[in-house]
Formats: sequence, C-alpha cells, structure tokens
Amino acid sequence: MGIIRKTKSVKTLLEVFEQADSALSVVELVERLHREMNKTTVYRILDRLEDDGTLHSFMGRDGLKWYAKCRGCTASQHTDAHPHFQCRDCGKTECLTLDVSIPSVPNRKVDSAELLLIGLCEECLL
Amino acid sequence: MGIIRKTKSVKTLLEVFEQADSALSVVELVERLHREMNKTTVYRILDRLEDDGTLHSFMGRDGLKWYAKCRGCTASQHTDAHPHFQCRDCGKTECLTLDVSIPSVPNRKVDSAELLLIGLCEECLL
DNA sequence: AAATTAACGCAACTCGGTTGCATCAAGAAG
DNA sequence: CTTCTTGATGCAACCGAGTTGCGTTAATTT
Ligand SMILES: [Mn+2]
Ligand SMILES: [Mn+2]
Ligand SMILES: [Zn+2]
Ligand SMILES: [Zn+2]
Repeated sequence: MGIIRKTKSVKTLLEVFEQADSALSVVELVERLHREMNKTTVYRILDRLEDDGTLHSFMGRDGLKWYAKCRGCTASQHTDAHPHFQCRDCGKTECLTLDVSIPSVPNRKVDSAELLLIGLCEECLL
Repeated sequence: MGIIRKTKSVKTLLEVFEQADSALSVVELVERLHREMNKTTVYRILDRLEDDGTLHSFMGRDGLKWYAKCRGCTASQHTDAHPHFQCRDCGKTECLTLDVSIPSVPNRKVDSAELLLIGLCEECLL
C-alpha cells in the first residue's frame, strides 16, 4: 500500500530526494533526519513511496539498502530498470542512464535484473 | 589472509561446496552445519576461502550473503565475474555461465560488476 | 614428544531493519 | 470552524545476520 496522506514527514523526504543528485542509503537518511522524524517513520515512508512508483530501491555491495527517484514509474508500471554505480572509495552511489540488455536464461523466466557497477567515482579518481 | 591449516571444518565446507550444484547462503550453511561447527567458524572459513580464490560471494536481493565455487581463480587473480540467478519463489540461487559485458561509465573507473537476475527457476515455472 | 600458533567455541555484542501499540494529526464530513 | 475517522507517527522492545574478544584446542613444525 502506498502513500495516502501527505504528512510533514512525507513532504520532507520527497524534498530530500528532489534535491539529491545521487541515490541515498536508508542509514544516511535516518541519520540526517533523526531530529525531524523517527527511524521507523523513514523506513515506512520509503516503503510506501516505492509501492507508489515514486522511488526505487536496490542493495549496495555491503548489503545496505539504497533508494532513488524513479523516472516515469507508477504503482502498476515499475519498470525503471537501470544499473547503479557505487564508488568503493567514498561510497557515493548513483543511478546510471545506461541501457543494459537483460540477458535471458535457458529454462528460466527472468523478471528483473540488478546490475551494480563498482569502481571509483569522478572525484575519487583524481 | 587465506587458509593455512586444513582443519576438519575446512574439509567439511569444501566438501559441501563440491557437492552443491547451486550457490549457498551463509544462513543455510550455518543451519545445516550447526551440529558440526560454530556459526563463527562458518563465517571465518568462508572469508578465508574467498581470499584464497576458492569461493566467491555476492549479495542476494534480500541482503543475504551467498557463496559459490570459483572456476579457475587464485588469491591474486579473482576474476571469475559472472551473473547470478535467484528464484523469487523458492530462493534457489545459481551461478550463470553467461558472458556479460561490463559497461564502461564516462569519467568513472569500473572495477567490477554484480549482475543479479531475478525470476522463476526451472522447477517453479511448472 | 614438545612447542608453536592458526583455528575454534562461546558468549557477548553491533547494527540494519521490523513489530506492537498507544497517540497524533491529515483530511473528510457535517 | 468543529468533529470524526483512521492513516501515520513515536517509542520501546525486538529480530537476526554478521562481528569481536578471549580462552582453549588441535594442526603443523621442530
Ligand atoms: Mn536507480
Ligand atoms: Mn557465482
Ligand atoms: Zn568516490
Ligand atoms: Zn524456484
């Protein structure tokens, strides 16, 4: 079930993602917003925003959950599949606009794919 | 640091992977072997076997850690990069022999990639 | 056989994430 | 604007995967 009431906390989180240029880990969000809302609230709102097709989530290499804005998804059409890039030095994690063809596997039905690229970001390369 | 002594526990784990046809989650290994060794020992041996290039690990969609045998890796050459398939119904997780080209990203250095395909396995399709 | 030390068992811990429940506040109804 | 309904929140307790410290055990060297 998605968002029904536009509470103060929901608005705050939407604004944070509006201004973010990269993906955000839940851990960072909880820390950054711990004066404005409870960590349980952060988890629950992210959950609902994902159901709505407003956000999408993925796992980083370390097992932490990350969220980022969807481009053109709805609750029924959650098809914004794209790779992500995680910097192994500073941790910065971004959505890539790269198109990746999802390979098919014999005798199996592939519904979705998660491609995480790991390396060094622009700044950490210098 | 890798394996130095071939203890009973190390031999047991190597045998389990020798006979496995799919990847194994740490959680399952700990449960399956809890009469033969402590969970800490399972974690530590898997760690060392990965350092050796005997095993490789990856994260499932749920954030659990999975291990599987490497084919032709060593401690210095850990280059067995391949996609994995996880069944969203039964959880079975396998290494795929599919070749996947790792895309390059402008202004970034990509070291490695993790591609996890999610769908229905052979048995769960029926 | 004795010495060395890598590896193990155990208990306590860390931390990301969840749950139950009482309370609050968004928004519909009047 | 006030009242009512109930979705959303705060809080505390909990869960579970993974880690750490340390005393003991056993694989390997001498
Ligand atoms: Mn993304
Ligand atoms: Mn594999
Ligand atoms: Zn970086
Ligand atoms: Zn299956």
